[in-house]
Amino acid sequence: MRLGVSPDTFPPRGHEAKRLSIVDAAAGVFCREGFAGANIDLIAAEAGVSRQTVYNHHGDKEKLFIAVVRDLTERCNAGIFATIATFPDQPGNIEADLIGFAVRLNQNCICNRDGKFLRKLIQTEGERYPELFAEWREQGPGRTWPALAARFARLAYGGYLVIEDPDVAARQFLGLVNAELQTTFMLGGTPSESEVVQSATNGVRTFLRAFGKRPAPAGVKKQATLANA
Amino acid sequence: MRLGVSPDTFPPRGHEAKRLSIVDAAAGVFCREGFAGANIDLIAAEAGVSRQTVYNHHGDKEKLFIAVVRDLTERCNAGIFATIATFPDQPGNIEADLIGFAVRLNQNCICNRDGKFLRKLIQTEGERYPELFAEWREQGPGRTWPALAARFARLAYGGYLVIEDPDVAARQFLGLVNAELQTTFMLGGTPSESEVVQSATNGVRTFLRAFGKRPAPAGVKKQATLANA
DNA sequence: ACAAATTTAGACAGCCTTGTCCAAATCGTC
DNA sequence: GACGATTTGGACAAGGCTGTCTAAATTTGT
Repeated sequence: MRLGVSPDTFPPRGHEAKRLSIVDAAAGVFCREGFAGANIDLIAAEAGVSRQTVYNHHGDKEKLFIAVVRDLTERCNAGIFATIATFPDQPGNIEADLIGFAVRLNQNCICNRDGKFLRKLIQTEGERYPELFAEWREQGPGRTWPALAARFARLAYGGYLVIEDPDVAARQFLGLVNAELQTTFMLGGTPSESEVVQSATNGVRTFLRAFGKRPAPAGVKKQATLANA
Repeated sequence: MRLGVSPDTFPPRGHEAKRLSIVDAAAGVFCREGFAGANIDLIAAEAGVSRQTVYNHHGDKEKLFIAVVRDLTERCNAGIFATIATFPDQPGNIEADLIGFAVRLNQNCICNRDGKFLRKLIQTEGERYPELFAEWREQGPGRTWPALAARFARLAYGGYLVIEDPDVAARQFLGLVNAELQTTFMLGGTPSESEVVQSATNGVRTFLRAFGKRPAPAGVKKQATLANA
C-alpha cells in the first residue's frame, strides 16, 4: 500500500515526507510521555513542522495516534517476516544457526526503534483502543507465531528436532532466547549486543537440550558433553 | 518500617485506612490513565475521600506516585518471597511439584492486582523516575532472582536436576512458564486459570526435558516416555 | 460531653493544552 | 517568472488540571 506504484496525482514529494516525519516524531513523543502527556506542539517541533501542519495531515490527536500504531505495526511485521525468511531450514550447525537467527530476530525486530516503540505503545495504551490492538494482535502474533511454528515443524520433520507441538515450541523458543532481557525490556532499555548474544546462546542451548536430537546415539554419558562449563 | 511495632502516638485509626485507600485508588488510576492522564479528582472520588485529603496525605501528584510505586514494590516482593518459600526442595513428583509452584507464582505474584499494576507502572513510567525504578530493580529482581536460583541450585545439588548455571536456569524457568502468557500480559489482560496452568505445564515439561534427570537409567529409548502426547 | 485533630466542599488563581482561524510567506511546477 | 497549493506563525476561545485557601462539618480520644 505505501510501497505501491506511482500515485501520479501525488502532491509535492515533500508532502509525504512531512507526513512521515510527523508520524515518526509522534511515535517518540507518545512513547516517552504517554498519550495524555504527549504534546502536539512538541511533536510538531520534533518533526520540524508547524503545529497547524500536524492538524492538516492528521486531523486530531487520536487520529494521529492511530496512524502511529498502524505504521509501526506494518513496519514491524514486515521486519519480522523478513527475518523469519532467514530461518535455518537446513542447518549445518543447528546450535550456531539457531543462535544466529535468534540474534537477528532480537536485533532487527524486537530491540530496534520500531519494535521498542510498538511494544511500549501496546503496553501503555492497549486497553484504551481495544479494536486497534485487536487488529495488531491478528496481524502481529496471530500471523508471525504460526509462521515461526511452521519453520520449527519443518525442522522437526527434517529430523533435526524432536517436537510434539510446534506452536508451543515456537513460543518457548521466544521465551527462552529473551529470558535474560526481560528486566531491560521492562524499563524500556536497549540491551547491548553482547547481552543479546548471551541470552540467545543460553536460550538456544537450553532449547536444544529439550528438543534437540541427542548427538551421541547411545552409551555415552548423556550430559557430559554439555556439563563441563 | 510500615509493619513496625505500635506507633502509639498514632492519629485516628481511620487516618491510615484513608491513606491506604488513596494509594490503592491512585494505583488503579495511574495504571489506567498514565501519570499525565491521571486526575487527582478521580483518584479522590475512587478512594472515597475529598481532594484536599489527598493533598494532606501526600503533598503532590509526584509524591503520591512515588508512594504508590513503593507500596506496590513492597507488597509484591513480600508475595514473591512468600511464594518462593513454598518451592519444592524435596519434590515427590518433580514435574507436578514444579508446575504447582509455577502456578502459585503466577497467580499470587504476577497475575494478581499488585503484580499487574507494578508491571504496568514500571513499563509506562520507568524512564521518568530512574532512581525510583533502579531501587525497584535492586529490591525486586535483584533479590528474588538469586533467591529462586538458590532453590534450583539446591534441587540440582540434591540430584533432582542437572544444571550448570542456576541463575540462567532460574531466568529460563520464568521465561518458559510464562511463554504462553506474553500476549495477554502485553495488553494488560489477566490470563484465566486454565491458561496459567497450561502455560506452566508446558513450560515445566520443557524445563525438565532440558534440565531433568532422565527417569530411566539407561537402555530405554530416551524420549519415549515424554513424546507420546 | 468536650476538645483537638481531621475531613470536607467549594471557590479560586495560574497554568497548560487542544483545536480553529487567518493572513503572510514559502514551495513546487509550468 | 507566475500561479496554485502548502506551510507557517501567531492569536484565540474553551476547557481541564493542579495546588491553595477557607470555614464548616465530622470524627476521635478522653
